[in-house]
Amino acid sequence: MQLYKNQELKIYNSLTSKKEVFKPINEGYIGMYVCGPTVYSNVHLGNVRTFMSFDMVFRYFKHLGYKVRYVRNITDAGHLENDADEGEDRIAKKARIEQIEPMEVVQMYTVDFHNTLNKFNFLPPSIEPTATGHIIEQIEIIKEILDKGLAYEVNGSVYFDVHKFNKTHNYGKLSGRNLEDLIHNTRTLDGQSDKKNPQDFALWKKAEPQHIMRWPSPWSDGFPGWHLECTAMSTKYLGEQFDIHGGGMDLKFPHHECEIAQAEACNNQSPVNVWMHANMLTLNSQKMAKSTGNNILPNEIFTGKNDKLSKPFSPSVTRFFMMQAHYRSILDFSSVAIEASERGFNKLMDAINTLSKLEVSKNTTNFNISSWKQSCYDAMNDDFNTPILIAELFSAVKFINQVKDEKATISQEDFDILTSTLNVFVFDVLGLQNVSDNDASGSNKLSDTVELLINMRAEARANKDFALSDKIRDELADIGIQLKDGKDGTTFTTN
RNA sequence: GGCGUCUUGGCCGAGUGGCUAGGCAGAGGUCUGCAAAACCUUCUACAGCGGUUCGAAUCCGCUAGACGCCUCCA
Repeated sequence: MQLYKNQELKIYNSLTSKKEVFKPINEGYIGMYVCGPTVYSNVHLGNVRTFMSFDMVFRYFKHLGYKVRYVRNITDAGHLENDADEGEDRIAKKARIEQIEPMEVVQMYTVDFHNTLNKFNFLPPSIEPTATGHIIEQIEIIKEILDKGLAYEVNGSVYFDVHKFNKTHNYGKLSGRNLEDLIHNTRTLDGQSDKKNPQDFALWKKAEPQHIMRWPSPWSDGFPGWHLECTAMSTKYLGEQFDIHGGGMDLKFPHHECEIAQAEACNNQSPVNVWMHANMLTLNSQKMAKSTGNNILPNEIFTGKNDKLSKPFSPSVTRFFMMQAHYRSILDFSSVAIEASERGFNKLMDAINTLSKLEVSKNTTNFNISSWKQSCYDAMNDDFNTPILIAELFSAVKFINQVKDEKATISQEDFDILTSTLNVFVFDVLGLQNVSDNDASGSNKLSDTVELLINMRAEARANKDFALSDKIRDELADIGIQLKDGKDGTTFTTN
């Protein structure tokens, strides 16, 4: 189904600071590159938010019927701690500290990254290339840039000549900076003696003797500069020009700016049509960061083991919490905020579970299904506005409850549209998971047992033996099983 | 210091030059043996000051505050 032919999608382009109607280079196909994690520690919830934003984007593209090649890299080398001469590879540093092999660090945190994203129900990208797997490609790009005269070699290291590049190109067009300002305002850092100018950045760094991650190159045994890997891998898998490049807001400058410079230096054309930047997740209204310790780990969310949390929260609740904010807005994490989301999430899931049990009528009252459906698309078409989409979903929730209470009716045709549309947006696009599905699949013995107790309690209530019925109810509650008395009998939830 | 973003009701969080965001909480109600849950209804708003306009929370300017980037960062 090529839904994209009927839906006009607008995306905010960081390059132009405007929402633009999205037109892929090749109709029906999308090339999308997203900067992945540096695998030197566990991903925190802030990292997860960025990747989740693009997971949602990927999901919506797929739903619209596009064939998407989604490339998300793993940075497993070449990521300088700083740009100074004694710059050290982050992975290598961690390996030395823990006395293990660099690849061991990479393996450990790559596995953790995948496990974490799986828990959050991420779709895997089409290609997940690693920096160390593309050293040759990176060396080739450096050669190309040297040939063009836009880089220079000093003591076995190669630097990009930003000043020279800027004479024929526009360095700073993505982040709205100009070179003059940068020259006057760059903070002074130690040990930049090799560079002609502080704005220059490393393409290749010569490895010091103690440096354990190194590769041979025409210039030295060393390692590639951080910005280079993304240029190498995006070019290799998506071409010299592709549709979408995404990443966290904090990568806009200098990382993405440098990517543009490298690609333009090589190919003389702007590599990316639409730049998308996902905003930060904050904690205590400050950016989550590995370095400062101001962060929270996914596992701490799932277990509740963090003094900032009042209780555990499921991956889907966390996902719902994030989807309630627009991807370009800063979102502040707090226990109170996610608790509120959890209640809303449960309400949504309850309604979806109710839906399948509704009785259909001859016609539909109180609700215009087809215009509601288009409203859902309109929300997503407006730069992936998931908060608006969720608001639309809740108007369907309200309607479902009205039908349940026999205050409205729904026709078979509308019932089918409502069901399929809800499934599309809740599960396919937002990527949420229905908790009751898990219960049903895994714990039949539990539910049979509780059913037994529910029946016993019903008998006791019928006999007006309220002491016994309340005992059953309260003691189940102590175990964490809550009984819910409804019109059509008693159901239960676990927590 | 430079560049940029943001400031919405008790909380979270959308959006728009005139028309209901939504969720949570609060209040009232329905249901119930009682409760819980669920559902229904409902109140509180656009940082401050000026300007543009028939009309601005929405556009412009100033002020205050917060945050991000400028160094590794999702």
